[in-house]
Amino acid sequence: MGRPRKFDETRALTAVMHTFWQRGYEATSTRDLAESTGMGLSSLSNAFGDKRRLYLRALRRYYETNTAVQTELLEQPGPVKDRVRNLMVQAIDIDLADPPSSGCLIMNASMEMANTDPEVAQEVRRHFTAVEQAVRSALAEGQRTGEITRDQDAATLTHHVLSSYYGLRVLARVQPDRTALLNVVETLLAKL
Amino acid sequence: MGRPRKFDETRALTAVMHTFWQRGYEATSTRDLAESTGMGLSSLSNAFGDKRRLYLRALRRYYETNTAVQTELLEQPGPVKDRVRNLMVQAIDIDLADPPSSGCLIMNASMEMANTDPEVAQEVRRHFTAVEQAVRSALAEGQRTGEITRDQDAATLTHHVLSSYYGLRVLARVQPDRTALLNVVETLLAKL
DNA sequence: CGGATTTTTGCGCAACCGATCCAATACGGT
DNA sequence: ACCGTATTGGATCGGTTGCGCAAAAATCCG
Repeated sequence: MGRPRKFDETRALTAVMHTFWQRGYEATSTRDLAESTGMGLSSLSNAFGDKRRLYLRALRRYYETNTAVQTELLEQPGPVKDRVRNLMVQAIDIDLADPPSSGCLIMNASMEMANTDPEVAQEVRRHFTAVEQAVRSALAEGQRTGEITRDQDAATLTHHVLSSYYGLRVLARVQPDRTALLNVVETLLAKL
Repeated sequence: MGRPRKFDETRALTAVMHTFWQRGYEATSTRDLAESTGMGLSSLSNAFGDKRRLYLRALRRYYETNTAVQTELLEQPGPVKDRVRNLMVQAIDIDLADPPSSGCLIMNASMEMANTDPEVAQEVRRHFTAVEQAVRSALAEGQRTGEITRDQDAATLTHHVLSSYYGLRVLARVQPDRTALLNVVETLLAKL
């Protein structure tokens, strides 16, 4: 059955994810990936394929971990507005962390690659639709209980929340003003 | 006075801007820039400096043209909500154009470079603060005339609009659904 | 017309890129 | 113990990268 692997597959993928996350796709060399995983070049390509395939695996890994955290926050019990607040505050915490993070890997990927690489675009969409569905079902639940306004239907309200959410993360990259960002969250919630 | 230049400086910078816009910084080679401008490699570096300096000039060029269009839209006469709508609809038109555009160069730059290159970060901030100031003075004017709600102060309202605006452009890259995006705009305006 | 100055042109360099090849290695099965 | 098999480390491939050098070309000035 061959020589046993010296590395843990998910651990390696996590390292790869963080490297791509921090530097982006083009700025990351295969040697960077070898160094961050502690693996050799041939072990990497033997286990996961070429650089692009490795990037797709990293995006999938992000989806399975970080995206999952976001959707789970929206599925918690309790007031819907609290869940949305938790989602956005958690994003602020990540984006303003010290040492400074690189925002959201999927947003970075959508800017750098999604318009040129269809497979990346598909992987990016996987994340966006997952978050969208979680937001929508949370808002719909809030509308049933009367906590959320019924001025607009759930779909429209969802897009409204999503635009504020992703825009918040754009602003966080440029103006790391925590109180201002928290203000955005409360302003949004007050109008739901 | 030396040999006369064969190229138009702003025309060359515009070509450089479009190339960086389309492919991003890392994925653009100096040869790509030479081809898109019709200039030689040494002419480029002689006139503008190295690749990174050229990128900064391209960002500045974007600021002077595309950013200016956005701020001017907000300084037009007439109802403030119409101006904000024009701003956002114009962004939707750009992001959903055919052939598909690459969104907003400054947003791309902020994702790819702003967290590693301080000079790029500064150039990016120049754009964001210009748009922010234009939005703020428009909203403040609307609050004076009573067109815009006074539930929140102008600064808070500005950040709210900005987050929706930039989030809209993120969504536009992933889900090019024009009616959904227009819905976001109207939902936002209805709550101002 | 010739010297000074600036741009253009063409070529080349050292470094790096992604990807692959190959021998050495470490296991399970027989 | 031996063989098949999968992984490992290291070397290396052709190609591309950003950048620079030197000579030619085109203008102005005296």
